[in-house]
Amino acid sequence: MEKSQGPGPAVEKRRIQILEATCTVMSKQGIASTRVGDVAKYLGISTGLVHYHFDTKDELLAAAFRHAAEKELEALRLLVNTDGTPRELLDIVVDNFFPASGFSSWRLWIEGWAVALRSESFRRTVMELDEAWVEVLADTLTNGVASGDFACVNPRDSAWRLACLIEGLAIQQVAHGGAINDVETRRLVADAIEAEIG
Amino acid sequence: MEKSQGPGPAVEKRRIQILEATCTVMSKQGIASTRVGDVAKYLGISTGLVHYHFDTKDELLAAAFRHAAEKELEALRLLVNTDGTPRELLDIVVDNFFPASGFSSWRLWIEGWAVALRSESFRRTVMELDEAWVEVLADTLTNGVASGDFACVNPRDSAWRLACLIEGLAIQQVAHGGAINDVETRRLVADAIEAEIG
DNA sequence: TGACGAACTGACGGGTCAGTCAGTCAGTCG
DNA sequence: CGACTGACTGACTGACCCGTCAGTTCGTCA
Repeated sequence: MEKSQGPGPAVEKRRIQILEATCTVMSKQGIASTRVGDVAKYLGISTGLVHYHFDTKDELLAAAFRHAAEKELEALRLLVNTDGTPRELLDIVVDNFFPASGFSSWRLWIEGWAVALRSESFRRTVMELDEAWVEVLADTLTNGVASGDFACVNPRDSAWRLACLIEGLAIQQVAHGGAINDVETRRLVADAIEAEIG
Repeated sequence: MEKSQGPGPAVEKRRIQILEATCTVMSKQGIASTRVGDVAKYLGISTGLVHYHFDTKDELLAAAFRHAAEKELEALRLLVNTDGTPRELLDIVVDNFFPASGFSSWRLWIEGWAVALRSESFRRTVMELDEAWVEVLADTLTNGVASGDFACVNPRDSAWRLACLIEGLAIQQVAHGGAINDVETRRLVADAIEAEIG
């Protein structure tokens, strides 16, 4: 099935297949409760095959998490890379952040932060991707300031504040299961945006 | 050592001793990696004794988490329950929230949110305590508005926004290990406070 | 004093799970 | 065709760890 010189496209395909299966299982069961056997069973393959492609379970989980996060980030960048007023683009970015638009992905992130406390590879991934997100938001604000639509004193500060606010609200909504409801969340964020862009 | 009629103060003492030991171990190793044996070894007692006081490991972890959180909340309430201008009290509350003043307790909270996604007892604890925290902040703001020191349109909204902002920043600082530094965090929060209290 | 029960021990059963390994199978190349 | 190799299997192992339980200690009460 394969030339003797190095891994080919078939291997890469299988790797990605395993990564996406791992993401699915992680979302359903949680990162900590994801077993190698669960991923194998989900795909109808042996646990040996999973270990054939990924040396350790930690490596598999970290790679799967990064895979999922990068796909999401790429989707966000595509969304933003369209024409529209700064205000429209800002709304797109913020909407994309929202719990409602990715409930299960917030669950993954919340667990990811916790795992990052103990795992170096998770820490790096979470940090890079989180910063990339804020970057997108900061660029949107900066463009709006340049065009005169927004009046942020410091777009980068505003981006961090908005991103952190949304993260905190997501925790309230997802982990607490409704300490604050969706309508309330949107109002809180909307008011904060108005305050930031003046 | 004990009257035959029901549990006495000695039992309660031991329970609390085990709870605090569990908190220590959880802070050091993480909630997920805390073993009953670790807690027992930390106290120099048998694992059987731990199970004598707590039926299951989950019950132990949930009780220990609640114990730690309630102690922190109580300390905060004591701090706030002093004389001072609304502004001074607000600074006390916000300072108490800060990563720097409780680095390890933020680690516990971050893990707590993740566990809360799967555990009903953690969910309840985390929700109650988180709300109690915001309550303290909201009361502080409300008092400031009543006395004319603050000009919040809606103190409760402001409290939620500030609390969530700080939570998000804490994640950046604690889980990422310095994507944003302490000085930056304080500036971001200080600006947000000014915006909220006018 | 002797009975009793609460507090406590330490060994053990039983289940789980990551990672290993010998071996199978199907393409490919010489 | 026959040797070779990469992909894959599935049984197995060794470690880990929760919860149990029979038994011990000791203070208290009748």
